[in-house]
Amino acid sequence: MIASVIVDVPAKQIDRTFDYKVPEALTSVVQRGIRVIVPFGPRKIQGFILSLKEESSVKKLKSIEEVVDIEPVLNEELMSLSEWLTDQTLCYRISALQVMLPAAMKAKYNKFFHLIEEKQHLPSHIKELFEKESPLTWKTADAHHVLKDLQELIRHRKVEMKYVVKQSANVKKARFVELADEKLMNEIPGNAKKQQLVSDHLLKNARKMAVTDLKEATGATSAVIKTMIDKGYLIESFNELYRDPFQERTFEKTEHFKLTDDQKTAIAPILEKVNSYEQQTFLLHGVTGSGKTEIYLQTIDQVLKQKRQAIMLVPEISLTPQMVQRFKGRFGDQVAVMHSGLSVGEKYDEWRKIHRGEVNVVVGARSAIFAPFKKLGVIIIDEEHETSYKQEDSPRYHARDVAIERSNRHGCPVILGSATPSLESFARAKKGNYQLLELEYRMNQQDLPEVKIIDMREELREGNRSMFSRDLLEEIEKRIEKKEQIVLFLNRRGYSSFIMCRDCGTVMQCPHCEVSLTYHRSKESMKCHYCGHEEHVPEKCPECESEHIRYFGTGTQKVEEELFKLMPHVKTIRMDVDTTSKKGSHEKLLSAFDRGEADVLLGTQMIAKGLDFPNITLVGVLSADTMLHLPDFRASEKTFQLLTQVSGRAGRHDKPGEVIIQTYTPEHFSIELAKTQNYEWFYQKEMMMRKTAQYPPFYYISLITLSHENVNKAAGVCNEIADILKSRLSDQSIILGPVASPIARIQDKYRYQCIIKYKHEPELKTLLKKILDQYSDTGKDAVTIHIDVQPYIMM
DNA sequence: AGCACGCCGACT
DNA sequence: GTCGGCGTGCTC
Repeated sequence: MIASVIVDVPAKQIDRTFDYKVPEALTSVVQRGIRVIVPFGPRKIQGFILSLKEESSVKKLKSIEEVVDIEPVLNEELMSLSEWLTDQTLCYRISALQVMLPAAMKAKYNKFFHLIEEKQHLPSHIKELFEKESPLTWKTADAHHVLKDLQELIRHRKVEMKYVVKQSANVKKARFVELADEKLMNEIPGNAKKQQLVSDHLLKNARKMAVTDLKEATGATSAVIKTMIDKGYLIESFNELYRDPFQERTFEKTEHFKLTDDQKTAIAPILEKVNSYEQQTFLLHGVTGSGKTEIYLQTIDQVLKQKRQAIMLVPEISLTPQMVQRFKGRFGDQVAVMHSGLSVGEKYDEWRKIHRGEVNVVVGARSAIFAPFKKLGVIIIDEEHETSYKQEDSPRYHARDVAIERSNRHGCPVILGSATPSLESFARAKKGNYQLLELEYRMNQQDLPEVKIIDMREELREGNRSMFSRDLLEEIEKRIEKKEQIVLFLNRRGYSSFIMCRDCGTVMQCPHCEVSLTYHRSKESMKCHYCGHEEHVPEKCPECESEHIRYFGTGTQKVEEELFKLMPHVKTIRMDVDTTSKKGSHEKLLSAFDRGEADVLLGTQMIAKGLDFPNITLVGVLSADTMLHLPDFRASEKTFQLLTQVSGRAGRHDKPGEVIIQTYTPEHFSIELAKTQNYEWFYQKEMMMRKTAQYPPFYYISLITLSHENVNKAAGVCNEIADILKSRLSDQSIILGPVASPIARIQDKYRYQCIIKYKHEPELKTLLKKILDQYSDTGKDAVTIHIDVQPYIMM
């Protein structure tokens, strides 16, 4: 028997199957979708079996070393989905397979040095190392700078190097005890108080318990438990333990809400498709507070009744405890949660629950779209316009596309939900590709908050140079008096704090990238967000040696400071990357705010969604237009979405809410229309702009990026590619470039790009594949090429 | 991606 | 005459 294997090497020349003999002993275990360890050149690496056959055209075959799995980690559907993904995103097959598994399952490779003969003459320093550690790890050898010497010894056959594939995923095990027999309990001596206690506890609660929990509950020591095991009262066992990230919390069981007429009308066609096992993509358009979540929950409920499963995607940042609470509350332990806040091990555990069929619902961020369910009944993507659904590195997939592809395979509906749908989706819904479902009313009949737009230029003219308008300050003061709460939103992206010299105008730049360095208060350092370069804050301008250097930009820290200066009595909680990097701190800050420990919640993107506190009656957006000027054709769309989203935070309950938006361009339509939250108008207007500018949804876009240390080389190759494209594509397609990338240099590599805009180009994918093939050399002086079919970020 | 093989300049 | 630089090509 011969197995065709895709090995764990993401490189152009390796992106195909390699054949291996299957040893007799493994013939009954091997099958498509299991992972194996195979010899590859001088080393051993992991691979996926793609198919089995009897013959191979290759003469000298090596044998599979061992199997990693007993059962396929990827089922048939996911195996074939990986093929589709490879094809769609032009990635390596191994990357497509790998992305479907939790990070913990990715193989790690270790190198070890072994002594060939124990007693032999070795240089004394090497001998010492081997005496301490044998086999010697690569890491230790490297740390002691003896790799060179070892290389020499390998040549003389005194030492050999072995490769070991390490599976990082480890199952957490724990010691459990179980009551042997109830009758035996009477034999426990009357003076053995602790033993009595233990047996009582087990009888009353679960008969089987983890020893650690049991000890804590009863106060028994290990000695007590050991005696009981020895006497046969208890049976000891070692069981797998799931790391449950939510075990500390209890979830109150919640029931269905009664749907409003509006919701009933919307859910009916969805349930119809669920019941008939048919694919259909729905776009559920409803303003914040219109009750989309309840529709999701009731659809999932229906799916569960049919013994099928559901995937619910939410953007990373809105995967808040509140969100999880709603799902766990309704569906209890049938829910697995997958998001980046979990440790690698926790994610692995959640994945295994899905793989084993122990749960039927997964709530998670982008990658949860690959949850290994066997019978999907619905896929839901909440906040479908969110850009985080697009993965920015290979495989560059969009979760929405994967969702639709999977739903076709399973025969189930997809629900895309949003208050501000992406233009692409809304256009498709208008065309009838998706079915549009509208929720027009807020559930509690609450009016949308009143939105006031403040022209900051006017403030400046009136002599107010601070970042707070007089109106905003006044309103803040009012809320404080009424003991109500305030959210201040700062859009930091593209407007981060940088340092500029007031004398010569020099801005601190990253020495390796064409971006300015960001000032980090907490470490008093300057950091590059692209390559991680970090340096101390200079005391003098590096150019003119002037001491008049100044911090520019409006970081959250700076806002906090200024607010404190203006209103020292206001208590503020700041949420940004600095304050929420520790696990669980996000949650802590939010609950502190909920308890009323602060008046103002100040933050970036991450506070824009999902938080739902009854006492918030004022939302302030400090600078609405910071993202409007980014080199991105979606800038207006993103601004409108963000403002609408943020405004939705105010007055969700019985108290009326107010929103203040500060801007330097109040006349811009995406800011004007955010005032009335009129999506339809915004859509019309923006569609006109897109049509004139020839952007999606009127045109598709593909982006090719070339990078190289030498500017001319990068530009030259980009030019060559542009020429190929121009000669091979139809006249209706537009090729922009080559032009320098918006970020012209990253990690000392110059970047050039070429944008293809097209409406219908059936051969494009084949052509791009060819270009990728032709230009993805790995040689020393080779350019690096990236192709993103349907990019979200054009940089 | 690794890694071995293999062909030309500065050393014993 | 050898050691070692890193260009080239292979991995079932």
